[in-house]
Amino acid sequence: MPKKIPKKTIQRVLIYHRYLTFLLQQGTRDISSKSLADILETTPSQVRKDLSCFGRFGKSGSGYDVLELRDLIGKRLGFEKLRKVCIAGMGNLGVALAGYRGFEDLGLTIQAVFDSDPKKINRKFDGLVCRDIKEIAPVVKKNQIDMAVLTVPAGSAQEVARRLENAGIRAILNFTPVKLTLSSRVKVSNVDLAVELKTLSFFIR
Amino acid sequence: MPKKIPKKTIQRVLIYHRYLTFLLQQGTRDISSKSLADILETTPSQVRKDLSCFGRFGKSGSGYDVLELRDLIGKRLGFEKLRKVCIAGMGNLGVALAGYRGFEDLGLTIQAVFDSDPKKINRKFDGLVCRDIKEIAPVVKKNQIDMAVLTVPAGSAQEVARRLENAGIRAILNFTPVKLTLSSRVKVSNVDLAVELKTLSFFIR
DNA sequence: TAGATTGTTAATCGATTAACAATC
DNA sequence: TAGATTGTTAATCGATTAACAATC
Repeated sequence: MPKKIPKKTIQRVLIYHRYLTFLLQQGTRDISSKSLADILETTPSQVRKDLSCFGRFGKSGSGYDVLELRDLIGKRLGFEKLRKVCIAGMGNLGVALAGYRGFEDLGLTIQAVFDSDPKKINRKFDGLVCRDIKEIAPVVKKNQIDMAVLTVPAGSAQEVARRLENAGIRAILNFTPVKLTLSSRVKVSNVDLAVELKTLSFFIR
Repeated sequence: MPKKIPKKTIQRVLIYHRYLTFLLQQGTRDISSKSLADILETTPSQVRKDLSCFGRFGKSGSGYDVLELRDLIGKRLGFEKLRKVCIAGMGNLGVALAGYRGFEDLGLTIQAVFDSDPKKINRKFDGLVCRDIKEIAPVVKKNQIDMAVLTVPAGSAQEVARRLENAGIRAILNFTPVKLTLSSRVKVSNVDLAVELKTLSFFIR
């Protein structure tokens, strides 16, 4: 029974992983929780606690082997199993995400993009032919896509989300300001850019 | 001495504000913490606790006046004072954010955009002439811009952030995967899209 | 051995939820 | 008055930090 790992831990560990990759390129072989914490502005306790969720791979007195730690995190976080993702809504944000380098390193690959605008359908975006939103179900099934990024206009968010659900999508990263109503089998994570920026502004008033 | 308000509270209250605006358009006059909680998938206790940070404006027995509550939140969260924002880095993501409708409602306005690519400098993006990153200091000062969105490539993130700091920017919304090193006077908030997507994937493994 | 650093348990801190007297 | 709902205090839950025995 693997104990439940908090979302915040996952996020931090992904950052550790990224930094370990950098250290590796630099040729650094070993690192302590203290050094890692200093660089990433957290505490050694936090680092050790986070890592302890995934096993014990440190050496008392000398810290962690960079390569070993990085690979083990990768394994635990499922970097080896490639996740196929689609993007629904090829407006500015959809296009930006389709062209975003930085997903591959994490074992994520954009496999299909959708829009409802005839001017966009059949056009190529970063090597991917844009398909009609109406074709979500067959395309998702055929390509075994299991995640989606939702970047359609607010007005069609709920409807498109439902299509994604019906197509068998298991997780949606929702960039619309709409509270999606879906079966609990679909995991939804909201990214609200306007709220992020406004929240930041509050703290400098 | 106004007690410190948690970031999470601010974020939720911004969502309440957005929903109250919607209710207002619908013609709904009153709402209880219970109804608000049901719609936004939280608890009445959470709603009341959050609102209590900003004052007491509910009526026992009948709930809140939608218009009054919305306006008071707006006032407390500083919607009336327009915040000027600039975007550094007009790649896909910068362009997407420059064209993003949804900031204005929150009292945020994109006032300038910057890039270092001669092909982009002097080009217009959503009505704004792109300026050279080297001109950040004068442009920011002249326009009294106090926040920035950082969407440059990782390699120049730290350098551009330092320019923003020197120009007097007080807050940066950082979309790069770089841990910025700046004076503590600059408030930095990180949005890591790759980490968001990967974290989501972890929970459907 | 002495020094450093781990993994884990206990203590602390903060955020969410429940409970309830006050009140419209 | 009876019913509903507030604002706030107390209880609970979860996450972070500190402490330390174990160990390389």
